[in-house]
Parts: sequence; structure tokens; C-alpha cells
Amino acid sequence: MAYEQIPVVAVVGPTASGKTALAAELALRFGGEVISADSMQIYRGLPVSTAQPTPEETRGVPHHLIAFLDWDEPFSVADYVARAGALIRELHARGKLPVLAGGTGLYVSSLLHNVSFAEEPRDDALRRELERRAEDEGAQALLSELAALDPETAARLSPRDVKRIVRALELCRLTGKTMAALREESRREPSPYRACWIGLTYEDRSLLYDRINRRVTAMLENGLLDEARCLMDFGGAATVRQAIGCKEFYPYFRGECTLEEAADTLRRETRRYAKRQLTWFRREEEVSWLSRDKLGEARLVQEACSIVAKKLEIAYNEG
RNA sequence: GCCUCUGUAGCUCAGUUGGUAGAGCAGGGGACUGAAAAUCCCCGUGUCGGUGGUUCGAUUCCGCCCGGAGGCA
Repeated sequence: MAYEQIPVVAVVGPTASGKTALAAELALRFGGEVISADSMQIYRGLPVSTAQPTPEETRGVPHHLIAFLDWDEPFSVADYVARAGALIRELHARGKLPVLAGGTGLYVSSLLHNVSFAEEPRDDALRRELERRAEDEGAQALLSELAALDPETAARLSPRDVKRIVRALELCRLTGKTMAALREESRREPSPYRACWIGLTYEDRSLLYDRINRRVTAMLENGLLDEARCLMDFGGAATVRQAIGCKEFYPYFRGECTLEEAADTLRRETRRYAKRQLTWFRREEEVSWLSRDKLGEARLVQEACSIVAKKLEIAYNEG
């Protein structure tokens, strides 16, 4: 490698697995700062539903890319990669170790594998038009159209995956290139980062689910309903509206179900989300997994430190 | 104590006029390139409560036992 790669730690795993605490601990021990990799914690005014780190949890360590966007502002992976990449360079220049912490797999993977999004634009009006056509003519019609332009992408998409069909068509129209080709081009540049991936998991899935279930109860005690009510009244960009934690209560607010039913739906959606996160990170071959149900708190931190020190070849003070 | 109903997948239940069974939910696996906490794909073997009997063959019919619900005393 002709140039030196910037060392980066990435703490990943499903929601409620303890990423926040471990990231702060690692930042303290290695002289780092935390960069969140979470597509919902970016928004202001959702500290409870998005489980943003509390002041106690940050332990005096600076945390970046949290609560800086208003609800009417959309956000995307491309925005994330640009901002987080700039932050990493800035921290490195200041002699700080960047510690990524978050559960948005697409963000972490795209950033650390240096996926380039530079040239591909987006066009919300075109997107809306395509979505309307999908409703009127059926998604299959759009998929057939895509098959003529970009057979490779069309072949791997389901006729029901409207979102991806629309985006693939949008890309063809705007760039004249196929999504398949653009994907290929986006992976050409080698990563400027030397990444140490640490994955938190539970070997016994039911223990993770217990934690999730209890966390929802705790959130309700901490004002979750107020956030949900505000977001429902405000509306906001398509991005925030997807947040798990608020939309599940809208039926309750409309009198269509009980509070307990809404809370159970939220618990289930969070469990499913955690499962999807595990699926995403499992395919990242570089992840060193640590089982939270097998290691005590002290042991977990110790293991994580030694993995980081070894991988990034940095010294640190034990204890 | 007697009578009735009931016991099938983790849960709620369907079903087999006797040829070892299937839905919903829960759950599991996977995919993922500008909305990703989104979106999409795939996955149902379980002593049919136990035990005897009838039968070529019982989860299905009959007897007894055990568990649950209700009714009468």
C-alpha cells in the first residue's frame, strides 16, 4: 500500500447489545472519539426512541453525528459516508482514534469499504412518478422495463420490491448507466481505512430479545409516547418517519388499539430489526464477535481492547 | 362425587367419514449501493396428553388413567 491507512474501530451489532457502552470505553482507553453509525440517532428530538447515548453514557467522550438534523431533512448513505469520512480524517489529524458505533449496517459497510457515491444523483420527482406508475400499472410493468435497460439488476429483484425497482430505473434515467455498472464502479477505490470490526452478539438469542422487550418498557417510562406524538403531528422527511419506536404508537393514538398492543408491536418490530442487523453484520468477514452472554463486563472490555490493540498495532494501558 | 366439553407446532386453533396432519401468529435463514430502524425472498416432523383394546392399519372409534374448563350436587 502506497499510503498509510487510517486506523478505525467499528463497534457493531444488533440494537440493545451494548454498543454504546463498549464504544465509549474503547474511546477512553485508546484516546478516541465516537462517531455514530446510526440512521436515526442523527435526528434531534428523539433521544428516547432512537436510544441516543445519555450524558452519563458518553462519559465525557465526544460523540459525533448524533442529534444534528431536523425532522424535515432527508438523509442518505451517501451523506453519511461523506460526513463520517471527513470526521475520521479530522480526528486522525488531531491524533484521536475514530471509534464507529452503530447498527446501520449499510452505513458502516459503505464507509469502511469505501463505496463511492459521488456521481450518482437522485431525483425525488422522478421517483414519485415511478412510484405512481408502480401503483397504476403494477410493479411488474416497471420490472419489465428495467429488464430491457439493466437485465442484470432486474434479474435479482423481486417483482414486489418496488423500492429497488424504482431506484434502479431512476439511476438508468439520470445517468444513462445501469445500476449493475455503477455498483461495479463504486467499489474500485481501495479503502483508506484500516478497520477493526468488533461485533457484539448473544449466543442465546432469547437473552437479547429479553433485553429488547425490557428496554421498550423502560423507554415508555422515559417519555417515548411524547416523542411519538410529536413526530406523528409533525410528519417530517421520509427518513425519520421510518424510525422504529414512534410509528408503532400511531394506531394507539388514533384509538385503534390499546397501549399494550402498540408496545408489543414495537417489541416485535425491534426484535425483527435486531435479527436483520445480525444478518447484515454476519456477512462482514472481518468482524471479531464477542458474546455478551458468555463474557462478563470486565472480560468483554478486556477482549475488545486486546483485539483492537492487535489489529491496529497500538499500545494501551491495561485496566 | 356425577355430568358435559376439552387436551394436535412455542401460542391460538383447523383437520383426518380410520391410511401418522395444516393455517395464522411467534420464530428461523438469507438478500441488500443515495428512504436501510426501510424494502424484499425463502423456511412448518409435531411422542396429534398417556395407556390398553378393536382393526391389516388409530392422532381419528371404544375403555381406563392423567391434565384443563364449565355445569349439577
